[in-house]
Amino acid sequence: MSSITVQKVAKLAGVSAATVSRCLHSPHLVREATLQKVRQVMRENNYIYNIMAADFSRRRSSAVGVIIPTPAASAFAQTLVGIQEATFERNAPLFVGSTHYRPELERGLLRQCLEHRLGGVLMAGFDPSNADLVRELQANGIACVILWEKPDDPLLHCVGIDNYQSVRNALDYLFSIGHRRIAAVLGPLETSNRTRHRLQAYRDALESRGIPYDPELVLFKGPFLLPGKEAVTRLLSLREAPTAIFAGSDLTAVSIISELKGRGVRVPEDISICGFDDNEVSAYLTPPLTSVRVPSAKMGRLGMSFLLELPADFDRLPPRRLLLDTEFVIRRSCAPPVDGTGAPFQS
Amino acid sequence: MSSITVQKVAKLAGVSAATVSRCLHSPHLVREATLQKVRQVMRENNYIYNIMAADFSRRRSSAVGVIIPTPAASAFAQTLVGIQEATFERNAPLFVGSTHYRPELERGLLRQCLEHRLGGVLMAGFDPSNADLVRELQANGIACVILWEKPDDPLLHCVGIDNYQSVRNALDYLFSIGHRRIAAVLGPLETSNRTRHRLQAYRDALESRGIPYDPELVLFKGPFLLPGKEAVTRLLSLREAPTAIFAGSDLTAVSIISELKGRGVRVPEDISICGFDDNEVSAYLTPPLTSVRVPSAKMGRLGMSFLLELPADFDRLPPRRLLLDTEFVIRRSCAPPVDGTGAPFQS
DNA sequence: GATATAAAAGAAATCGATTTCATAAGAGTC
DNA sequence: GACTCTTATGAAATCGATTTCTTTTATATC
Repeated sequence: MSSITVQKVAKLAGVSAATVSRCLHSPHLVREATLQKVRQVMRENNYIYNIMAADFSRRRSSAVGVIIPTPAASAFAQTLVGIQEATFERNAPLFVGSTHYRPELERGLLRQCLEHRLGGVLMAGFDPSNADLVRELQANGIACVILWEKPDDPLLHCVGIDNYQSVRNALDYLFSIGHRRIAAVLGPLETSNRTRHRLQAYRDALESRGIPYDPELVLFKGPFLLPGKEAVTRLLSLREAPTAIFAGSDLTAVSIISELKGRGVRVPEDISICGFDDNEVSAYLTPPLTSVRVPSAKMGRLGMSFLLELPADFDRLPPRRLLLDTEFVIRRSCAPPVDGTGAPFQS
Repeated sequence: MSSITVQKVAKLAGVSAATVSRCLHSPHLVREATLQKVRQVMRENNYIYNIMAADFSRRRSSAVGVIIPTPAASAFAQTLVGIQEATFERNAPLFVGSTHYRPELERGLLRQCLEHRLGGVLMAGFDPSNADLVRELQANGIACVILWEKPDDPLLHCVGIDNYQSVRNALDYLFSIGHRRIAAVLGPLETSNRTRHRLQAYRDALESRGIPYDPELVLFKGPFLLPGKEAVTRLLSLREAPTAIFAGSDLTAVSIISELKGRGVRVPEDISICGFDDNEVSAYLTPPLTSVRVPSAKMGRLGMSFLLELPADFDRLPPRRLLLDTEFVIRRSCAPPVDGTGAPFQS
């Protein structure tokens, strides 16, 4: 019930509440004897520090928030790990929320961060429609660092990757081994700048080779992790099926491969697949997956470091914007396409 | 700076703070006209609810905590997803902490939950040495629900699995196809009841077949996800190598398989591997992994439901203890062992 | 030992929403 | 219109740590 408070400790130790507070946070300001006495009283009465009261008093939460699409995607889980590494010594409490790619959920989470007066927020991307709220957070002294992409708003801090270039690289590779008809199974389009950038890269890559953009070849999945069935059904029912599929994540790639195998389509002999994220098990799949390696954990770690180092007047400084390198990892899920007659295609 | 408060809204709307508070939480107690007026004032002045102040005032945080070993393990990530599903409507803020199987980190997190006066805590197991703190949480009105195992303390709520029986089933299968010399690569022993139960199952299984326990065949990994290299090195350097390896997680299994392949050992022809958790990609590995399917997300969902439904006087009720079924999924990573001469072993 | 300076400790206001208890205003009944 | 019974609202205390400003005590210097 009525737990021991700073006031009561003060009374029991024969000092003032201010002194007790100093024992807690600036022990060097307190005489050794006093310190010992206060600590003894705390121990004897099993004093439990009340973070709620402290945060309230400081008018700012000691916790920071993290908003990711979902922890089920290994790439974001890794980001979370990196974030926790960075909070390790400082051990700031961490609020974690998932949007599941639904803008209204994201909005709710941002709202919560605001109402909680959090110390800062890390976001693995955000829906453009919520840009206003992100700005409001900043305006209220809650720093935001965007991960996984480079936000359009040049005033936002970020530790991202170059989604555009990463996809260009992947497609250049597919072109180089002879593919011309390449499908893309991407994330949700409207709710993610990442996906927008990736789509643009896909379109530009085609254009650079003089290949017309065929909207039938581009699928945007909803907030589901394993959209293979639907994607494969649609792609295989086209008049002319693709010879390669670029997937927006390794998990998507896995589910596509599984579905293709189920229908007797061989990978990579009949259709090539390229993933994204380079999941830790992707090298062990059948076939080992060609993918874009993303430094997920590092992004989280650096993003959190940024956040923790940010001074109180962060909005007066130029934002820190960092893009980390991705690496295209070639394994065995992509092969040159075969033309209609079954002969290997020569580019 | 000085943001709009309930008091100020009250003054602007010509009502009392109590009424404003009622507009927020029990609008049905307020006359329609008053409600509209208050809401209008809030809108016009961009009032932002202060959760810190509210929680402080109520002497209890509206947030709940989750403590898992690491989000990098897909099984726990899935549990997290289930937990978030359960908090969906109620959208209670979620603190997430990871122990990385280190008791002192776990202790720090538990301490934080206590100091935050959280509404409740979900734990994916806990180190026996921290049982005192868990009890203290309960004593302070913070309900704990243990996931992933059945805690020894009969007063703790739980939604777990039967680790013992699950491992017995797996070993019975390995015995049934002819293995006699079976290694186990388990999680950290001292810091996890789960591992203790699994080890006991392993020992009992051997004993039931009259096979002596060989400590050289049992490895406990530290807080690392991919201990394949070390495990394989040690197991292959034994005078008599095992014909099968039971791994405590699919990720461990993957890393073992990878290491074995690197040394030219075939799976399952030379050594069989059995995993645990049934990761969503395990079916797509080479070879597809035989594993113990765990309802990870369901555990999280149910655990959180328990927590949210728990009445304030939860410590007066008998604890709810639920064990969910696991399922042994046979794929292709286990095969009958081959004897020294290369002829298939017949049981 | 007097004075200047630094170190240690205290008093009291403060943060913003909640909540209890009391009061006022309507609604209904005879 | 007097009465009771709801329904709506207000006044004021409260939660517990922090922090500013002030005062007291210790230390150093001449």
